[in-house]
Amino acid sequence: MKLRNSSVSAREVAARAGVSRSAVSRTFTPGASVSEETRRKVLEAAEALGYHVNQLARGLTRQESGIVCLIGSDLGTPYRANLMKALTQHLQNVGKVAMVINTDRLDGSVDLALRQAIRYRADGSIILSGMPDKSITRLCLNNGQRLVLINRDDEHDGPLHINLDEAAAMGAVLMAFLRAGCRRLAFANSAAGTPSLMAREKGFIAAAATMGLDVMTERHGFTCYDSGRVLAHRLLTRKERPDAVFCVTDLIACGFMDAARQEFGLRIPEDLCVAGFDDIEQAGWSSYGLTTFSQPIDDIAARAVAWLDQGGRSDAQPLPSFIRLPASMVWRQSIRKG
Amino acid sequence: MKLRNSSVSAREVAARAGVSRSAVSRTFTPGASVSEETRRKVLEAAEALGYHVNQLARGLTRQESGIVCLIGSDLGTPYRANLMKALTQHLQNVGKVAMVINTDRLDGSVDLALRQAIRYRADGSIILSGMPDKSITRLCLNNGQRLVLINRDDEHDGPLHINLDEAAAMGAVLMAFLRAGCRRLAFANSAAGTPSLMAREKGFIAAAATMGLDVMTERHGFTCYDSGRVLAHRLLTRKERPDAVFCVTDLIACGFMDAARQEFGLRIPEDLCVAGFDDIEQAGWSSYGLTTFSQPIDDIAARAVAWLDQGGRSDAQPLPSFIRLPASMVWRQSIRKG
DNA sequence: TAACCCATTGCACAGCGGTGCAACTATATG
DNA sequence: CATATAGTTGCACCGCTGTGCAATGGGTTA
Repeated sequence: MKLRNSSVSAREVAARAGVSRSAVSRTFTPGASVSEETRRKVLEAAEALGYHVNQLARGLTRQESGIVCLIGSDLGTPYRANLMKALTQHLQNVGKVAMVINTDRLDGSVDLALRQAIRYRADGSIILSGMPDKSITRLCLNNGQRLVLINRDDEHDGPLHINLDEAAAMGAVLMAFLRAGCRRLAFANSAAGTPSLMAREKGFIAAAATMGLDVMTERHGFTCYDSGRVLAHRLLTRKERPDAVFCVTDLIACGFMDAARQEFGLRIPEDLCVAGFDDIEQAGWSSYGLTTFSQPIDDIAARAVAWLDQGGRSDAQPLPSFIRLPASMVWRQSIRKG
Repeated sequence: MKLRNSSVSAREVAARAGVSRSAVSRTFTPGASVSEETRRKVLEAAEALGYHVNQLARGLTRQESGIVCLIGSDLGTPYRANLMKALTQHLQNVGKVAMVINTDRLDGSVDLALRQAIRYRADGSIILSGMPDKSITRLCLNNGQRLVLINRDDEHDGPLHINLDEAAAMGAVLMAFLRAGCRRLAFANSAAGTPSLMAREKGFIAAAATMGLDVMTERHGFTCYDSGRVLAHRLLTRKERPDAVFCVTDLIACGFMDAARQEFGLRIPEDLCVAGFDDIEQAGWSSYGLTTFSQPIDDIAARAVAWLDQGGRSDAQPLPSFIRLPASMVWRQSIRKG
């Protein structure tokens, strides 16, 4: 067994197998013409030498690197982490691989990340947070790179947009609150102001308006547990204390519930109905039993990957560029049944 | 502005700038010799055309792709997700980029993942779960790829091993239990049997033995919340009910606490002391207030990345290959103060 | 036996950027 | 003014693999 410090190339395999380098290349290219005999010799030599096709070189000649960039921040958050997990899984299923670009501390937000994606000639990028400039979007498309935007409502064409039907969800939760007899509605939002969070806020307020109801709205901090606690203080110390709160995110809902119970002595759902969004694992923990909306994470991932993968094949009819998926309500114990 | 469907190459930039392709290459190679005048012309042309160095090609000639593979399962789990987040961050700080390989459904465990890493000529791989065969480890080293194993206690040489001082932690928590007046000790483990989980079990039992105490031990299921509930049932229905439980993981501790309080009516810490490990975010939520051990995630990530990065420079003295970091105890309310 | 078809194979070039070497320019020194 | 020196620049080759094209060989059919 020949051991070198640098890696083995096709030439060495060819030499050992007594064939041309082309034969080696064809052996590892599905659909290429190689005789059974040659293939056997090549595979044998490759095995002996520990040969692995160099994807960097392969990506250079084919116009496909097999790399897809996942761009986002707050990757440690339950929802984001699960989305990432699903995406990596689905990408691997179609033979691609995920490259993660963390934008937490990147001032240039996603633009810097997308440049990185271009440098690695990624086949596509999936953007989980932040919004790229239009100019960068153009740049990506011109570089033959496909873009998927998840939960970033916006207008421009070219990328695939996957969004949830937030309006429908807000309508459903409002109905649930009303059936529970609640009339003093509140909405607890973070100050992040991302499109999907704002869509929920607007959707909830609009739904309430059709029933002639006002909504007490607060926005504070990041989209996290601690903000939920602060929001509880803000909303529950109001003169007219709400009897139903929609928390824009499960994480916020958990903080809200903890503060409501422990610092205001409220019982949930008897004194206060609460709902959240995302259906993170903790929502199902028995300390919370949070009624919430489940994001179809697996479906989102499957569609994103299918769309990116379809870019390779020319025989496919174009898939739609705007997808709106339903978020299904998960009933637990934080809203009284009417 | 010239827009092509495929990406811009250095040749085109050179043509537009009226210089040789070498000049373009040197402009983007730190430390290469280019006059200020030429550099300016090149940068101008590059900007106009939207040129980005092709990392695939660059990785081919230099022996460094800039890619580091993160290999692991259960990436949606709080601890893993945070570790991944820290690793991606630190990698980016030294100019590298993370490629994630999810081994959740890979039967060939990490071996398949490492082959993928080799195909992309990753500069190194960081393994978060599972154990690679020795043969694969050799293969990686022969391909000039460096390996980091996190919390996978084992013997063989070559890779960097980063482990926690589980024994010390178990000694500390035992002391805390004893000071709280507990004598009926229990250990709630998952059935995963990974090295670090088993090290905690052994460490706890050993520490108890030196004090002449037995430990009721149970193992069940995956390392998750639901297992914690099951373990609570197993341990709290025993004839001699424990008055202190160490849960091998915070996730298990959360499930255990919920079941203990809600199904057995126990007060924590009055009736039962509980401790966990990892210091996930939820441990700090006020429903739990779990006393636990904080994994130095940022330190782990920093060391792993420094070690991989150092592989590039020849001027550095070799860093150690075995690192054992302390897990520091985070006091909250789940253990009575003695 | 001659003509023809098909599978297989190797050559040579392409994809993109890094870099040693030699040539060239401009400046400094004697 | 001649020479030494340092800084730039371009050529040409390298890293590794994919693939069009032509050549080869074998088998089949008339």
